[in-house]
Amino acid sequence: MSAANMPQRRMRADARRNYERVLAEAEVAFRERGTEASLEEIARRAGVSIGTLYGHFPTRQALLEAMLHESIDRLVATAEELLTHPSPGEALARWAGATGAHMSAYRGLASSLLSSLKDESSPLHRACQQMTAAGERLLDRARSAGLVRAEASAADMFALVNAAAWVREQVPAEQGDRLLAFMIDGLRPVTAETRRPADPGP
Amino acid sequence: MSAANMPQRRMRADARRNYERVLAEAEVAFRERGTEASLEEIARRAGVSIGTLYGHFPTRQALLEAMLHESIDRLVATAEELLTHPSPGEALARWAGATGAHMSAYRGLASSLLSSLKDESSPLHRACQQMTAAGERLLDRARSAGLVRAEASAADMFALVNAAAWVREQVPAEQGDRLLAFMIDGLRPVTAETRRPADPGP
DNA sequence: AAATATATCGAGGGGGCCTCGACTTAGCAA
DNA sequence: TTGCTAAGTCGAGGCCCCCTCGATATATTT
Repeated sequence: MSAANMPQRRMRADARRNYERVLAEAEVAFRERGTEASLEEIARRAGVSIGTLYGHFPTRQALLEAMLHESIDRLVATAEELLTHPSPGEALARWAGATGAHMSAYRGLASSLLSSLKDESSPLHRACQQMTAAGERLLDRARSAGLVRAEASAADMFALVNAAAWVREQVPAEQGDRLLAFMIDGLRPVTAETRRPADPGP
Repeated sequence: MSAANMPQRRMRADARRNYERVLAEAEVAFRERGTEASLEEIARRAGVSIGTLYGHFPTRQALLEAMLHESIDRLVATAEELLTHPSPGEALARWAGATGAHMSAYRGLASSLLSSLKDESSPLHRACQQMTAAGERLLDRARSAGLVRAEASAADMFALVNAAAWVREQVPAEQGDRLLAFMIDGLRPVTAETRRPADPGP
């Protein structure tokens, strides 16, 4: 991860100031109103014209990406640390919980992220890949410990965490926690005595 | 269910015709563009003014509800039939599959439905309740067979199916199926040998 | 201080949501 | 048939949003 996102060549002082202001207001707006918050309002609150906002962030996703950058780095670092946790299962669940909680702080984010995983042109694509990769190592460790079935991929894990975050957006927190736990449990191998409820019919 | 939705007192012929036209175009538009499709375009395609559309369907949700009515009745009937299926587990999975598949035919529908479950003023509320109730009987039967853990409620089941439908909207069908299966598997009781991966940390 | 690359600005074209008063017409009754 | 009137239809207009682009301003460099 090179510093490929902050300005290549130093920005003019006023530009830098405006960039930061917009970013700060975006964080507030996205948190309060979700990822569909009005960009015109963000510009207004930042005391900047709509044209200036677009000058710095050509698309909504670019703005989102810039806003999430730090926190995603932090999540990836957390995953790294959890690799040394004594219980592979708990490490996995902890990471899923932390990730889901972060995502569901911004209504609509899970949706943007999941769809960016397979869209290489999206500014969010890198972020998704990093998160998937971070999850993969935890997942593999849990699988080695016999806690995860063979056919569950890192992409599956990412999708499940996104789904959990999505569901959390519209359900009481307590239920949201329970549902995430169910989903992670669903990754367990199937044993002889606890047969799967069934295969979906044709 | 009573015929509580079709006109109380007979509609005028032209009104009836327009009502049907709008409904037909809405079905197409929602299927192609998702539940956020433009109402003005639906009116245009139906050859009706925007005012007329609003006359018949005061809100987007009312239009959605009218459009979904039949198919939801069909789903509920399917659940009824599945109650006599020899395998409670397979019955549950089949119903989840059918429901999820239907929902994911309209991008954004899962979102509308899940949020209508707890919003009594929504025109979709009744539909959600019916579906939850239908699922509950199948869930209880599976639980009696030891296939579902005690703490999983019908609302949980409904939320999971919605989450699966949501995920299916943005992921290859094959992966979508797998993820739904994982989620339903996550409802199984936890056995001694297959410990849950873990509890989410604080 | 002048030159110039950088930034900012905001009107304007395109769309969507929804309302409401003016207008039409289906269907009934005389 | 012919009116009459309740029921239905229309669409301009107010408000908001997205995004672009030429005109304008200013930070930095020489």
